[in-house]
Amino acid sequence: MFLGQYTHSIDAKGRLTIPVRYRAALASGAFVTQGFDRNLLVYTMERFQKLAESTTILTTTDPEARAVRRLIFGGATEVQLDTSGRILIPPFLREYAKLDGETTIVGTGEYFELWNSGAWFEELNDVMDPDINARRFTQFDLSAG
Amino acid sequence: MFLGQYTHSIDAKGRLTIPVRYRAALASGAFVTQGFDRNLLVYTMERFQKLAESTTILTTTDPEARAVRRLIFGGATEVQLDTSGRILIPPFLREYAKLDGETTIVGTGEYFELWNSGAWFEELNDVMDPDINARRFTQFDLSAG
DNA sequence: GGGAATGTGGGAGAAAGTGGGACGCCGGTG
DNA sequence: CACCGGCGTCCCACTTTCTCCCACATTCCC
Repeated sequence: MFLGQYTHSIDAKGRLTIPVRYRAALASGAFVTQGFDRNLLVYTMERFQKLAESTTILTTTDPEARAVRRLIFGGATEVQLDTSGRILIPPFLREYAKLDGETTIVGTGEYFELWNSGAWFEELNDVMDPDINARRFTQFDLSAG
Repeated sequence: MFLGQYTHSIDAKGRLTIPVRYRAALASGAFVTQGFDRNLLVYTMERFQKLAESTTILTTTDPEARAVRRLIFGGATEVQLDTSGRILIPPFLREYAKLDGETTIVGTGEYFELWNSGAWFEELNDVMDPDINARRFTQFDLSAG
């Protein structure tokens, strides 16, 4: 399970060091996809395959379904850890999430997110607001968890 | 599985370099057909045969079904990788998708799409809209992954 | 404080992508 | 029937990018 936050830098070649605690889970391969919030999501091989299988219901004659395919598959890439525990993020994904230099890695359970550190700081103000969080917990009935 | 996005150029002879990650899947032959969005679709041999079989359910009395047949089969061409990993795209397909110079290759799982790069940029605005996508994921019940 | 582990940067060689010349096939034409 | 032009294929060469490898700085832990 992916937990915690880390700030690592992306170098000039587009490489990002993965925190040691995450590496074992990605040893057999990982997938990077576009998130909804101008961030990137990193899935394990197993987790991404589940997502891919669920798209078999999508017909190619529905324009909306084609858009979903483009998002899921066109926005995804398989990556491998190099000998230093880094992954290489392709240019189009770096641009989408504006990753250059400081990058924040946020564990969210089954996957983890990559944020431009500045953008993550903005998001934090929202994530950490006690009032908003109280409402969220109520909404999703997590209070007992 | 075809993933990611690439921008390659079509040369004066109408040749397009296929990304290395895609080549193995096309080694035994590939089919190029017209897509629904002024783009081209590239299928593996196996995948195209499945597609061909699935069209047998299409009745010949329905004008719409006949139009779909024409699109799929009338525009279909078998292509081969040359020694540099390129395919030669026939002139009428190049014209249909307005492929000249910059071409964007978009992986969509079982097949991939070829777009005029300018046209793809337009499409991106739609594909990447976070609000619209949230609705799409809900619509197709993909949120659970 | 010493040593190992972690994160960062860069260089050399290999591979990918691009462009163009040369040849042969196949059509039309005189 | 010979010639010619268009087109596709093969081959080679060049440039750019990627990948692998190594070295170093910093942090963590004993």
